[in-house]
Amino acid sequence: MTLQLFDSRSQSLRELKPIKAGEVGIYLCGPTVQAAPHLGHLRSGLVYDQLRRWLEAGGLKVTLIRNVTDIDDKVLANAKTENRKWWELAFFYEQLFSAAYKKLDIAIPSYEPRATANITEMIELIQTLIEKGHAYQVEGSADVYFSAASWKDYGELTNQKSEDLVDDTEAKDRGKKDPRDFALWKSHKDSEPKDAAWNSPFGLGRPGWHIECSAMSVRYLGTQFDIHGGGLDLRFPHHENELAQSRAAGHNFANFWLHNGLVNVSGQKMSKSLGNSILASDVLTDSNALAVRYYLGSAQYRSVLDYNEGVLEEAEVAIERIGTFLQRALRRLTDTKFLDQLDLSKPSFPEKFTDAMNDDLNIPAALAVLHETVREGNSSLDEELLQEAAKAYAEVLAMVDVLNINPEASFWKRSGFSEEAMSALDGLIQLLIAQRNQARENKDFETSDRIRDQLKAVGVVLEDSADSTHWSLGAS
RNA sequence: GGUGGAGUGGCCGAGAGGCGAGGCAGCGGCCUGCAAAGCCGUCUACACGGGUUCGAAUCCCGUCUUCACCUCCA
Repeated sequence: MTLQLFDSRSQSLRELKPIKAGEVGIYLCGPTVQAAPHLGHLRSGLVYDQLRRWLEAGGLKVTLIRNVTDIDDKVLANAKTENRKWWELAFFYEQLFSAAYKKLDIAIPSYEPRATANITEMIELIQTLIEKGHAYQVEGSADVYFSAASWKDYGELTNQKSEDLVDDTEAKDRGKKDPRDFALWKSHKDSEPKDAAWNSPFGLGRPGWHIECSAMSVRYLGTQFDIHGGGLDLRFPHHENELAQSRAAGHNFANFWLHNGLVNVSGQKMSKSLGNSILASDVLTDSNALAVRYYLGSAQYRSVLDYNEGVLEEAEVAIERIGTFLQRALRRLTDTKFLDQLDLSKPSFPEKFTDAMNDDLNIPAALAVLHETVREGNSSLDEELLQEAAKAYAEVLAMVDVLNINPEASFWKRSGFSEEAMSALDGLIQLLIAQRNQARENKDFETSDRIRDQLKAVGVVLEDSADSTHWSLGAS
């Protein structure tokens, strides 16, 4: 089975057939860097990271472009409120986004174009639209609007009919011919900073919101590319407008439109007015970043994900279970032929896992396969069926690696200690383990339990197996 | 009002006409000196009312509730 993705435009599952064999171009609507990132932004970034990793696992070369909207109404408004330069504010928040993405080990995009670095391309696109009769400049102003009426397919992405749209009451005042028309170029206002305006054939001003994505996607991916992604809230009007203006300019544009579901908090949408936004800085610490990644990926990408108390703790337990198996399997299999026989250079995915991933990236179903494999692997280890255990080990490794939730991967370990320090610590603990096992042999369980309790008090957990004891750092 | 969704066990969350996803929590058991981990078992649900069908959580009709977008939003 090949990858099927739900295309929002046709509202159906379609097989992804790359335009150019072996390559996939993805344009993702990135954040407007006007405030700190929240869980919803992280989910959006993560969803396309998961898609990218799965495509790459399938041997495809992925070009992922995620833009940064660094000039818009909100950026200017917030800069005014915070009494900062707008470009300083935008850059500051851009760094926060990058840091949050990095904590979740979301791979950096192939390129991250900023809107302000693509003004020339936007102006050219607007000129094309004016020439083709799909845009008009308001008399006595630098304002340029896209003429929705001039594009008969307007509304095709979201199935909107013009008469059903809530009327924009200010449309007339702003010189719009039709309430559906939207700004391509906004004339400079005296109340706005001078350095937030660019010269153009239409006059001094700045770009409208939608035009940037149309211009940048073409610049980096061409006039036709495979996938356009973004949050569900962007479907209308942003993506509808993007599609209309790009098609009107003569571009084929995206083959697939993907929209990820939003993150709610206790059943409600996050919003500033409700004050219920879960910021990345609220939940994302060094020690639980993996749990956040697991949690955000635990619902199918199109579903609403509801954030509640305790969900991250659950995720941590689930990950620990996987990590415990990987450690246990590696301990048992090391120095056996079964481990040597494995070819870990090539991922070996169970068929059901591949099917789930190919079914519109059904990661919850894929995680079910992962957990089943862990259970089977543990059973095999219990019964000393090492051939089977080795197979499960390889499969689990492949699955957690492609999802990038391998708790044993160096990125997520973050012990913060050097190898020398860990080696010294291991030496010390081995001495205590030896003392304790001596006591156990002597049936002096008072002493053996005291040693275990003392170690636990300082955060070292001991676990006995049939013929050995091993230690790990854990919550005391 | 228009558009697109959703209602699944204590919680999270897949599935989408018959073969009980999975995780977390709980309970019982195995293992263990005891723990821990692990395994086995158990609890086992599809908003409501009709209908179609041999059979419906899944299809159809109706009802209720709920979310998102239509204004900036991932």
